[in-house]
Amino acid sequence: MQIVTYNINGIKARIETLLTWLKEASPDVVAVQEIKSVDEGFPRERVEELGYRVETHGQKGFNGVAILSKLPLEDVTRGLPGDDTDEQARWIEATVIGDKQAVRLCGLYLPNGNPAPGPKYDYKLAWMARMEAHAKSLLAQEMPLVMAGDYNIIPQDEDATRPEVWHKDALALPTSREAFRRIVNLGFTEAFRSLTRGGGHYSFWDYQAGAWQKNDGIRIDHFLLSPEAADLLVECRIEKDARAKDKPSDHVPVWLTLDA
DNA sequence: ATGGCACAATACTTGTGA
Repeated sequence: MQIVTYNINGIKARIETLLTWLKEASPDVVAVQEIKSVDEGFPRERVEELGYRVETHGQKGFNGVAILSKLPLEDVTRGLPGDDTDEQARWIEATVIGDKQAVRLCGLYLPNGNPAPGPKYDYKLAWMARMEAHAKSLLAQEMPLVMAGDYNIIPQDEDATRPEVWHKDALALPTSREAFRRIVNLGFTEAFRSLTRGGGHYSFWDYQAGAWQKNDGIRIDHFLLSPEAADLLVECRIEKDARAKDKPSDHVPVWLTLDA
């Protein structure tokens, strides 16, 4: 089973890019972030024509997540538990029925949190505390579990070309990294890092200031695997080339292959 | 101390992102 996480930065602006990529790459499942659309505004038929089921959790203008899948989906849920007043669409879950194994997939768009300190940073930390609590309950089910998405966390300095410019940023502050590690340390495996050491691996390059041309990037799109999912881990790779194509997102797809 | 860029909204500018 191939699962991709891909922050597309707006479905209206990215639909042709997404369709071209789906046709060529043909992943089994895609966790999509930043659709920036309500559910009714998502061009679902155009994706369904390529053989994908489409489950969205959108809102007007910002955020919004989705799961696209050629494999059957069951038990789809929307929203991160823990705060009924939270109106931001950043979490969707489904069970993917693989040929050998069912996998619980969480697609997430973790808050950016800038500027820090401030209310947006407080929201980020509160959201991560809710995610930690929810992750703990999901782990207790002792099944293959994948939490895929845009974490808006640069886990270590080696995950940025210029770590020094991020040190006071919500993506890299010690408090942010600690909150990320608290989740990982519940018993998850960070898929990419478990297979690939060292720096120079990025999933985001800003549109501004020639960041792509300078390879001025950061690695913020991640997969966390439960022990049962880590047992199935085959490969995790970053599709860097996508950033050089026509009308790209500022993020590239990150691929996970499981023996499931 | 901030620019640079891209996207969405009901807009001719502003908020948001990372």
